[in-house]
Amino acid sequence: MFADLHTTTTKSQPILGFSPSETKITPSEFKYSKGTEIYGEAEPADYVYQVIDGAVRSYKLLSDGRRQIGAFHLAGDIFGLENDDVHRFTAEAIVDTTVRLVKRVSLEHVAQEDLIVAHSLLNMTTTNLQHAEDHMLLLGRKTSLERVAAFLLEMDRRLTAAGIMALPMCRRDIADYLGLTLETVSRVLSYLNDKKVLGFIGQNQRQIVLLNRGQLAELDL
Amino acid sequence: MFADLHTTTTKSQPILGFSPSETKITPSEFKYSKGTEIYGEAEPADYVYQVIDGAVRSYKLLSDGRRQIGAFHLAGDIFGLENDDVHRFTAEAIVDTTVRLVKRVSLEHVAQEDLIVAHSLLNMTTTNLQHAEDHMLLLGRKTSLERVAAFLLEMDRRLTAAGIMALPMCRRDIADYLGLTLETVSRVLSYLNDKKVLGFIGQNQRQIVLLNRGQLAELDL
DNA sequence: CGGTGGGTTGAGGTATTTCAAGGCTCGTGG
DNA sequence: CCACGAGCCTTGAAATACCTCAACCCACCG
Repeated sequence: MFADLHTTTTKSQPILGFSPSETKITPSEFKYSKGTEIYGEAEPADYVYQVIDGAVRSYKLLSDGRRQIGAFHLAGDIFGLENDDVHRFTAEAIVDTTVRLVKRVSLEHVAQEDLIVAHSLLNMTTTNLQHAEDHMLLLGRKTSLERVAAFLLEMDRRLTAAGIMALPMCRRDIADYLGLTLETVSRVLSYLNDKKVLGFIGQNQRQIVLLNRGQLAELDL
Repeated sequence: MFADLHTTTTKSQPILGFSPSETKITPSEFKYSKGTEIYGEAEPADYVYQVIDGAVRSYKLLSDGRRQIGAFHLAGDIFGLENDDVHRFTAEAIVDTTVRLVKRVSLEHVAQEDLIVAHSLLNMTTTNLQHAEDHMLLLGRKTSLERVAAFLLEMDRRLTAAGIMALPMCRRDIADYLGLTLETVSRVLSYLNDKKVLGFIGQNQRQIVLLNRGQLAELDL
């Protein structure tokens, strides 16, 4: 799978919030260029990943091409962690992305001996579960306006720097995350722009500044 | 919370697939009558539950009453397991239901010492996560027909006895699970009945026999 | 420069919801 | 024992939120 990739093994660095100095875990770094698949659904889950820089989308496909993005992974996020032997999503780099990765088996080895690590695996899985549970409510019961508002607040929380949110993903990605079409997402964003709830900066429409978080939050009850 | 309930403490019986004979875990049994709340969203998670007999729905509410059911818990299922201190769903008995319950702290105590138990907690959480991930795809991207088909196959797998599926939940519950209205669910079931994909038995429309699983499965790609 | 990959916007279509009526079953009380 | 109401389910007709199809614009890049 990684045969054609540069294997730039780096010095040991913390992953998962614990120092692996005395363990056998030696993370490596990889780079995936925009649009590249990191792993596919149902492929063996040999590695666990952490985003160093960039952004990743995890999604499932139906046979006719309909796509549901389950999560976006941004700088710092860990993804690809499966308790099972296979990945349940396809993961793709949204932009040029650097990841750190460790062998899953070595991680499990450590977890077998270290209760702290085992606990942190459970914690990560629970965090993922919690996100999925909230997302079920969004997908099952919220309007397009509420979905986009929730998305903006989530991204605001996760990647806003200096008041500006620079979205790495395109409208189609947002739509497939929210269970909408890209046109609907675009229309809602235009609507929120008209209402001065947000503003676009620059020319590519991916830099957004939230002008009225409170108004968005009211849509998120 | 349980002050008004009969505390029929029973002899120790296996929960979570391990025998607690040498641990301090002593499960008790409770009965909840139809429609009763077992715990509420954001309440402290003091107990973990297992359905002995009956059925339970776990759901989230929006402020205006829209409801999303995240899961149905049937005989044998464990629910209410939170890594956090609070429940993230409200749980209600769909029909008269008997549950076994154990104190969450005692379970965590055991997990602290026993790696097998710790691992089984992770496994359960992963199972829940997997279900939620599949359900996101259903809620975000499937048609009403595909949703009902998936629901029928899930229930067929989980509770069919002697070829007959006796649904404990009403149309509204199914609708709130599938992100539809009860009318749409009813229409799709009528449609599948007309097409001889399923048949209703008896008079209350809750006993269903699947006549053509293959045709349903084709809708589930 | 021409093409490609976003993004926006309009017009029309449709799957699902909403609103409404009616039927059936079952438990309860007169 | 039967009438009655409540709960649940179905079905029809109308409304609508969102999707589909299409045109157009703009930035970027070879």
